[in-house]
Amino acid sequence: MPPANAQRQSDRQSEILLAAQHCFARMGFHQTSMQQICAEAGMSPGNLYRYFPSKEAIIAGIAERDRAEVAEQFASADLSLGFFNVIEGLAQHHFVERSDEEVGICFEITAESRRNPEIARIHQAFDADVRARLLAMMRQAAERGEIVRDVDFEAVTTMLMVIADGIWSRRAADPTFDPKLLIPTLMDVTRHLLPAPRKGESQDKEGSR
Amino acid sequence: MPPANAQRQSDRQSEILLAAQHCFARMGFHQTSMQQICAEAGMSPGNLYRYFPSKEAIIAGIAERDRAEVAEQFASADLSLGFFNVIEGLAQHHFVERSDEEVGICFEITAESRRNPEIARIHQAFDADVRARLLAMMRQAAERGEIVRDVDFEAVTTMLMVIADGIWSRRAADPTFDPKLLIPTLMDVTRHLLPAPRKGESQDKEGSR
DNA sequence: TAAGAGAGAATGAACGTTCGCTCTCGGCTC
DNA sequence: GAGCCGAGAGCGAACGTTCATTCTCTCTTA
Repeated sequence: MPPANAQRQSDRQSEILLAAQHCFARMGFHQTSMQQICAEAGMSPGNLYRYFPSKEAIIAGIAERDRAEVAEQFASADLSLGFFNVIEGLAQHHFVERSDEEVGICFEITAESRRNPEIARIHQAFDADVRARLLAMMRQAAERGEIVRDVDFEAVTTMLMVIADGIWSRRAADPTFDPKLLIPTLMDVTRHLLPAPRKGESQDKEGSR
Repeated sequence: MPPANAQRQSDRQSEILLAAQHCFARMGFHQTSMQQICAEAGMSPGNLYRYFPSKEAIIAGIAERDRAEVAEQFASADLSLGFFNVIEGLAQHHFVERSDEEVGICFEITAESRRNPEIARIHQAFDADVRARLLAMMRQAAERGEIVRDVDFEAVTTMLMVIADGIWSRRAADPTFDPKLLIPTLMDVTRHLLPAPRKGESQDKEGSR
């Protein structure tokens, strides 16, 4: 197995995934035909099937690739900038800067995960990963004294993830929605849910009602 | 045109919508075949097409019916119970008590609205309606002195609707999610975004950062 | 020249929709 | 009341299309 060939194989696969993403984001998985993906990728069906065994495998490939991407970005977050700055940076990046196409494809993956067990597996693994990283970030911030300790971090994490889902969903379905305008409110809510400890106190305040 | 026939026609249509809803919530619009809807409705294709001219018309019928239902429930909310009680009641009803199937079908409608202009029209009209009602409720509550006046009600409404989207989306795609546990956090956030005026003051406080 | 890369017509299943038929009944004629 | 009629309700096979996938053939290149 020559490495040059493996590289070429992988490049072609990436090209196909990109072409498929364009189509899927526009029309959804089940309204995109293989012919359309072939046209977008500039490739015949016969050849495309040399790189992916089925349409489902392409969908799974996209889901897996996105999952890896987001996990990587999350992992590279630098907590020394301060917890709230990191959160705001992540929000800015994932809610505002991501293209409509990226948002669309994520939405489609979520929809598909409702009925395709393979996609559901990938989607839920991704979700659990994000949740764990968020929770860990909060606990570290509490250790550093940035936020109070006695908050129900699980509940706050759930709320933040729900808001993230909501922003995603609304970006996908509401053309009038501008996520930029929501960031201040989001940060206000986050700071309310995760209050800073009062100075010079050993913490004992209630965090959520 | 005898009214008995019109009634019968309308009943059959409702039956078909119900059967279709079961199928769609399970498999999504484009993975449900007309044959499956026929089987669920206990009816032949030929007969079903006497009540709906196309598959798309069934989808639109479901969207329209749900929109009417929710609008009605919203309209019957009794503000004299107090703003936060009404909000909590609506949250309880729409986020906790609604069945998985209802949640699933709403999610599918949202997904379909991304590519089907007719569904998009219905979905966006529904959305604008809910938003307007929520906004009106807040303004009334401010008039009554339940919450401060000088808050960016538009921004708060957007945030509440985003959270609603998120809860919906998560219920649809995350089997481990329990919306009941999130209601306290939701109400905490709502009360934070819409603070009560301080007693005996004519209000002049900043509402969102 | 052999093997991988690519093309595109062919295949067979599945789909949304249509069509021609039967059955059921309420009203009409005798 | 018996027999007939027409229209609406319902059936299910059939149609034409589209789709994912496969097959066979041709290029390219090392």
